[in-house]
Amino acid sequence: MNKPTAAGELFTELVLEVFRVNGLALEAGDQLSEPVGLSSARWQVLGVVDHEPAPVANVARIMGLTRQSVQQTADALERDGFVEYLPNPHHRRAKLIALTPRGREALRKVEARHAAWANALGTEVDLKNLRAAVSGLRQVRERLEAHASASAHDARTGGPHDG
Amino acid sequence: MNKPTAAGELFTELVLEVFRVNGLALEAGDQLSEPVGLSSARWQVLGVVDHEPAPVANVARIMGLTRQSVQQTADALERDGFVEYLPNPHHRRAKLIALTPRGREALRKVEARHAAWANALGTEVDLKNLRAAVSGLRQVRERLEAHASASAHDARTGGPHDG
DNA sequence: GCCCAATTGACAGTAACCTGTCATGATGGC
DNA sequence: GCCATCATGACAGGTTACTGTCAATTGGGC
Repeated sequence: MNKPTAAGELFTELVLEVFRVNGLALEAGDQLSEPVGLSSARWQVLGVVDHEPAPVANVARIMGLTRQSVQQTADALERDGFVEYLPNPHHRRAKLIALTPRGREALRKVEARHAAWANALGTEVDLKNLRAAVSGLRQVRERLEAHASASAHDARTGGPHDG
Repeated sequence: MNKPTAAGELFTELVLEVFRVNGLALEAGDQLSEPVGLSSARWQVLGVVDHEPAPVANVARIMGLTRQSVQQTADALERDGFVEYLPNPHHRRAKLIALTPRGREALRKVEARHAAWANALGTEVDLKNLRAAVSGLRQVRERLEAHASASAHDARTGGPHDG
């Protein structure tokens, strides 16, 4: 029959809450980065190559996105002068994404604005609740990841259906 | 100076965890709805008009999206025969999105699959942790919403900056 | 050294969101 | 009733993600 149980409904409620917070956080990220000419996506790429220059595919793996998405963002960042492609001594084709002075300055400004934002929000939420939310979410993520890889395995092997 | 505090870092960590869970939940939603020819976005629209037929702008408000996004999804759903546009007795231009028999059947199947999924996941996470995560997230969302509307107000009035 | 598989960047196309703009339709002040 | 205003659908265009495909490059097996 597959009627929702109490735990199932609570789980669904958590997911809906995650959707809302996700949207609000993205919006906040865009507002934090907009004044320096960035966006959430661009900011994240700059953050990855801040530590050390890296090729597109490398950045994509770190961010959990496809090469193609990161390529598009990186090309846009190059057009706007935030990054430049440096020759890669280890790979002729896979050029390195590197921050320009302008990119580094923009990143520093966004990080300062982000810190101020997170600090302000952090003080407005009870620390105990914050910790509980983080550890609860972590547990949920682990279960979701397990389910996702199980589904992927089923898809490969023709495993369990629920048709 | 704007250096991250402990609470600020914890808050940032929560947001990153939310991003990951959001991605996994969307992926799961697509997998739940894909077998009947739907996607997360389409499923959500069907869910709204299941209760009663409604015009595009109405659905958009309920979902927290723009009219234009919902219009695109609804047009696609109509092309694929999941919904039809009914004349609206109260408004000549704003036709009503209504489920077709095919749409209703697809929605029922997705809902059954969703319930099975949520029930299974719900039993795998400690109930106490689940509740803590939901209430913690709710509190965070409220603070984010307050900040967001404050920023919007600042933008309108030329209020506080932090440059 | 040579070939095959994997990796990489490039390019085309799609999905789902967004903003901006416009004409049509509804609504309330007068 | 008339007109300004607002709501609505439609259309154009942009962002950020995706999949699929291709040639160039790299690197391992032989």
